[in-house]
Amino acid sequence: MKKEVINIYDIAEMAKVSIATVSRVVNGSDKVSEKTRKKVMAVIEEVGYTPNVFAQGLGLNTMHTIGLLVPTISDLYMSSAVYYLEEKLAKYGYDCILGCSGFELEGKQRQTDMILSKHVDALILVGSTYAGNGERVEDTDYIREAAEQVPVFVVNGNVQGENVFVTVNDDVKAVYDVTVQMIEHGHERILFLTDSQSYSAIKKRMGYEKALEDHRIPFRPELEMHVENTVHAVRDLLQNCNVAFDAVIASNDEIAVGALKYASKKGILVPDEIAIVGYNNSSIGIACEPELTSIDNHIEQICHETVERLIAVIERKEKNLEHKIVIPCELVKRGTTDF
Amino acid sequence: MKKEVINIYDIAEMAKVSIATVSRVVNGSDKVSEKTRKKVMAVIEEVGYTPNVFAQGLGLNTMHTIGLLVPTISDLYMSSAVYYLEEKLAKYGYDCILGCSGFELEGKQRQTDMILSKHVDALILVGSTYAGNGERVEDTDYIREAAEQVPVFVVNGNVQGENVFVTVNDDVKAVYDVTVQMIEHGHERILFLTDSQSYSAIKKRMGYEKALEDHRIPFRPELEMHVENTVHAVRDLLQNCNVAFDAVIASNDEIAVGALKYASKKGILVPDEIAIVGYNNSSIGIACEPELTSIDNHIEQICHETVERLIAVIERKEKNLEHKIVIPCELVKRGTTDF
DNA sequence: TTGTAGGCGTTATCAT
DNA sequence: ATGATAACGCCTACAA
Repeated sequence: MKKEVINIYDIAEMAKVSIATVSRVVNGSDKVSEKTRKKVMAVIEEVGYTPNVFAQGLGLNTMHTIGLLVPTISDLYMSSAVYYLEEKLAKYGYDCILGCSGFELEGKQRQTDMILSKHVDALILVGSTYAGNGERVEDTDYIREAAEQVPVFVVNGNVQGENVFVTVNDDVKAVYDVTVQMIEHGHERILFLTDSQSYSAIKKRMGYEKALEDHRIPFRPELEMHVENTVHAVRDLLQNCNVAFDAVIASNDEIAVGALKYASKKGILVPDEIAIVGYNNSSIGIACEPELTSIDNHIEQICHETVERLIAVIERKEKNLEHKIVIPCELVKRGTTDF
Repeated sequence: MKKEVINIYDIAEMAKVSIATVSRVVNGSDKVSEKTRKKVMAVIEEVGYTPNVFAQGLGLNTMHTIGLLVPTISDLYMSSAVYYLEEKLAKYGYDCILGCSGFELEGKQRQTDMILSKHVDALILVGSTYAGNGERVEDTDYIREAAEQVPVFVVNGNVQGENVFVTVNDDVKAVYDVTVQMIEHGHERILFLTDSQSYSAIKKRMGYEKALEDHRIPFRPELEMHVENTVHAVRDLLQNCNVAFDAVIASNDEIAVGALKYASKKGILVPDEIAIVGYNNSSIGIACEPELTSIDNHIEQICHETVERLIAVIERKEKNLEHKIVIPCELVKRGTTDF
């Protein structure tokens, strides 16, 4: 009866060398004679040997695996982030273990523990939900605890802490700039729609309010609305709330499309009577009519920076890495704006 | 200086028992006296000990991990499938290692090997791309090879093989039924748009052709078009190809929205002059106007069945499991059809 | 350049 | 019910 899995001892025996030599060959040590290397490699190729990752992990305490945590993967922004992260990590030979935590603290903590228990080499948190809402700092304590074990990287969220590194968008500037453009094109009653109190939502609001202030447009609290993150919910809410506005800035494209639906249902012309700007430049903005002007957050670039920094930390042991990197956004103009 | 990580020996020493006893407590063996259990548990809680998964894996050759392979996660269908799979697997205590393989054979093989090398307990392949196109059976050989090591589950694709289990939609019937409805509502020149030659695309085409045949509608090859999977590409293609049609069935919602854009650009009324049906019932169908009638493939149910069967196989070692399960689709009617 | 032996942290099989 | 000890497969000083 054939042995099921072959190990380093089998190779050593077949190649008539010691396991140490086999190990050296496998790990590319230079202290092996070319002749021996060839001999061992031949055997390895022949029987198709691959080292047992558990045994490797036990000694080295790593499995070349990165933990990826998202609130939900069923979201265009998250899934494209994961797409880029996985792609770039794979290039460096790292695999991903994925966890979906939901938006509640308990799930975040539980999934973080789960991933850490797998002894990942690093942890990447995707989304500004992991930054908390800025009010209760202790809500991000679990991140700093995790960072005591492995470096933690946050995509699009700001978290202070030793061994935690963040890459964020310049959301303040992006919204500031687009608000200014709206103002300069004669819009005065600009609706600001957001679905959360996340770090990124807060920054967007700051940009909005700053632009109004700088242009001496009176700030009207009723124009800052908190909405549910679905197209129809936004449409219906606008229909029932009776606030007048001549422009909309939404914290994501779903919400913006909701506003667009409202306009089309009311027979309001877009962009002539109302200008609409979304966020994330996701594929949903291509489906509507007119197509959505949206702020692109350069997610691929964010992921690129994140992975590069991650590799720098865990592979090159670089110290003194910047805690925070800021990536600019870009306004992608389509049919819902006239500027 | 404090020891960094504590192990079973530390617990044993602190609780004044042997490591065997600690192991029994941790694994919930019933051959431990209540008194000892309490004593050991107290120590474990106090110092926050968790077993080293690598050491466990070394002995048991498993880490309670499932491999998830998708062509790309940046796609509404795949990401929602992964969402449901992860959620349901987590309930059973299994974690996911994710791989994005692309649509080419080489990437699929490479990522499969990568995941297998991690000693996952099972492998789930998401998407009909893994079923090949039916012409070259050897293109799915790597799946059968993988199935020699762990059970393989295919979501929405049919692959024959020992130890491989599939859960698919009844795409033939779904498209057949909707085609019949179109015919009964007076449509005769029904455009069939697909972006691939995957297993699922082939089944959809079968349903389409069968319905035509059963209703003695002449089959026109120019009405079966192969398109690129983007909204604008479809719109432009239809604009330039000069084929007349009065209805559209698309193999996904992006393509359907492309057809809708074409109609709106040409001033063709939907659904009065052209009826349009998409596939997958994804969120993009809500963004367009009128909203898209689409075939819902009940992806959550597919994922549910997949996970249940997976658990049955790897945990209850059930033999004689059905190789293939078929889940019906459902037509979700919205504004692009008048039936 | 090569081989020997100890350690990584569990689980499981024996005794006791 | 409990404890001693041998796997599990690899890496790596250290020795030769």
